[in-house]
Amino acid sequence: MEISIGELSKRTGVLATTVRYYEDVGLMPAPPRTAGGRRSYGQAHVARLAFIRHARQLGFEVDAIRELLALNARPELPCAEVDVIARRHLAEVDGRIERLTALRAELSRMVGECGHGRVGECRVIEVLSDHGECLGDRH
Amino acid sequence: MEISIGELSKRTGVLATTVRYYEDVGLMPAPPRTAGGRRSYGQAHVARLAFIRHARQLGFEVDAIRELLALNARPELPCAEVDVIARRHLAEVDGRIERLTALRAELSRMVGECGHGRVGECRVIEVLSDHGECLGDRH
DNA sequence: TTAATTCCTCCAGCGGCTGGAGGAGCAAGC
DNA sequence: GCTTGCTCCTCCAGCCGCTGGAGGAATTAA
Repeated sequence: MEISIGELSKRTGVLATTVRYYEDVGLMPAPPRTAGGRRSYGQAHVARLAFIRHARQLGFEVDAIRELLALNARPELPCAEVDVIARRHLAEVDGRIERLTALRAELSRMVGECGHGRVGECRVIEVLSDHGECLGDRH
Repeated sequence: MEISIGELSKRTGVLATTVRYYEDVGLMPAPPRTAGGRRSYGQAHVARLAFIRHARQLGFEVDAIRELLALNARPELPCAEVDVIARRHLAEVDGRIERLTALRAELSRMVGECGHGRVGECRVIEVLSDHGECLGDRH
């Protein structure tokens, strides 16, 4: 099975430019080339790229993915480290949700108080002008 | 009241480098300079920068803030446009929370299924390798 | 053979800053 | 008046994770 970068792109849903970028940053290995100098991929590349794509979709950073790929290549190791990376990311996502939820409450209150009059009396503008108007000071 | 960029930074909590950046991108006006060529700010600058900072903390994009600032300068206009910008942003935040929450569920399931054995049998790695393992296909 | 398509490399740009280099201004102490 | 140390100046590069364009070479289809 010898696949062009375009075909690899089609099978994984990752843009060809992005595949080359992954090669640059060391997520994908430099594949063999055809006589004409074009990248030629095999089944292992498809699997690896699918792994990367999925991890990215789940929000893992490139550095974390590099670690996960390294661990994936050593199936005999205990998976404690995998667990650490995933839990760290989960905590990070939790934090993001929390911050966004607090922010959403503030925004929603602001919008709800807008009396649809003139800008000069608009609560949205007032709240933005004065941080003291906010419920939470976390942001 | 004549204030240096450092003092402005202290009063608003915005880094001096960031203030200069805001000037570059047109959020802050170019202030008058001292004889020695240093930026000199007044009360209006402090208020404007506080407004910008607060809007950024609430997640508004720089483009949206530019619009909000322009509207703020025209208090006689109806505030419908302010409302549109704020509601648009609220919807955007809602979308982000929704996506993150779905992602969190997937991550949490993954982590929960990890049997703390070897990498070769780790569910986290398996799920990452095979998108079919996921509950939602939204990501 | 020619035309269309795909691929190549290199480089720049997105957003929203942040930091460093290398230099000049300025306030306070001696 | 001079030095020391701080702040400020401009310019430029880098962060993350891509994305797209220019200009050219290779491949494929008609």
